[in-house]
Amino acid sequence: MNLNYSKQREDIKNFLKSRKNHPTADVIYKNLRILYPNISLGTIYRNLSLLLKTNDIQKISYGDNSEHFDGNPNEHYHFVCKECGAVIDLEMPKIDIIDFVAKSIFDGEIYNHNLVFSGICVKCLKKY
Amino acid sequence: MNLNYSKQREDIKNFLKSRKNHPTADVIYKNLRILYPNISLGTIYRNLSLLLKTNDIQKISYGDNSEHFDGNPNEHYHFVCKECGAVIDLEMPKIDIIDFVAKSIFDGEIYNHNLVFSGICVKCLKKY
DNA sequence: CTCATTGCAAAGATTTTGCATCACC
DNA sequence: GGTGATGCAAAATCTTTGCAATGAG
Repeated sequence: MNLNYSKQREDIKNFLKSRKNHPTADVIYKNLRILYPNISLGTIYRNLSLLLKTNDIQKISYGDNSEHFDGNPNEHYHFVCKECGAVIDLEMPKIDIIDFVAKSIFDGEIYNHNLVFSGICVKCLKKY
Repeated sequence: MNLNYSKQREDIKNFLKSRKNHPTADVIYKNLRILYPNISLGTIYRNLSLLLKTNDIQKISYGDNSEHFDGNPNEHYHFVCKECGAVIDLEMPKIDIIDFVAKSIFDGEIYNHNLVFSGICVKCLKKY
């Protein structure tokens, strides 16, 4: 893969890293248009795809028919609020025993795991 | 929610329960057309949405831009093969310690978790 | 009879792609 | 100069929805 420098790609990456949540391509697009009034969705999608290949970002599915992107390339767990849909990065260490248990019952090779918790976030709890 | 009996809905549910993998709406549609040559995608989507609400099925995202449906409504873990994309149900018990750890570092309420492993499945391992 | 469900078609939403032009090295 | 990246627009996918007709209770 031969990559040239691209200011747009750099700013897409920086935008994602500056956010604590995980925007969709369209949200990234709307925000990048402030910097680049003529940037196109094609450019957003093409660069997101490249940044995924270079492991600069991650893709996450919430089950809402669009993909979300996470500027933090390191493994970490997520929490999804059933009430407001918010997705929050969890600051907890990886639980190694999980892969260990899976390896003991599965014949294939296990590299890692993706863990998403669901429940009610603090903000929504306070509404009651 | 007032539901009338519908043969189509019953057969969509049975089709999902008969499969070990997790078809997309389109795959379900193509298969149901054998039984109902005039069934429409709208009917598939509307019924999948109802079956989700009644907890007869689950929705799973693989990150491939379309939703997959699982005829097994019980909590269970999944494995996704990085090589061939296959998704396999894992027959392992729920690891309770996972929610326990998360609860200790998170202020909101945690109901449950969704766990997806990735790696290489047995079939792909044998190719080498 | 009443209201849920269906098929059909159109519309919405999300993502990919072809192409001429521009930017990087 | 060569090829990678961009903007634009069109196309391809996936999902939802309005509506008249049909089916279940």
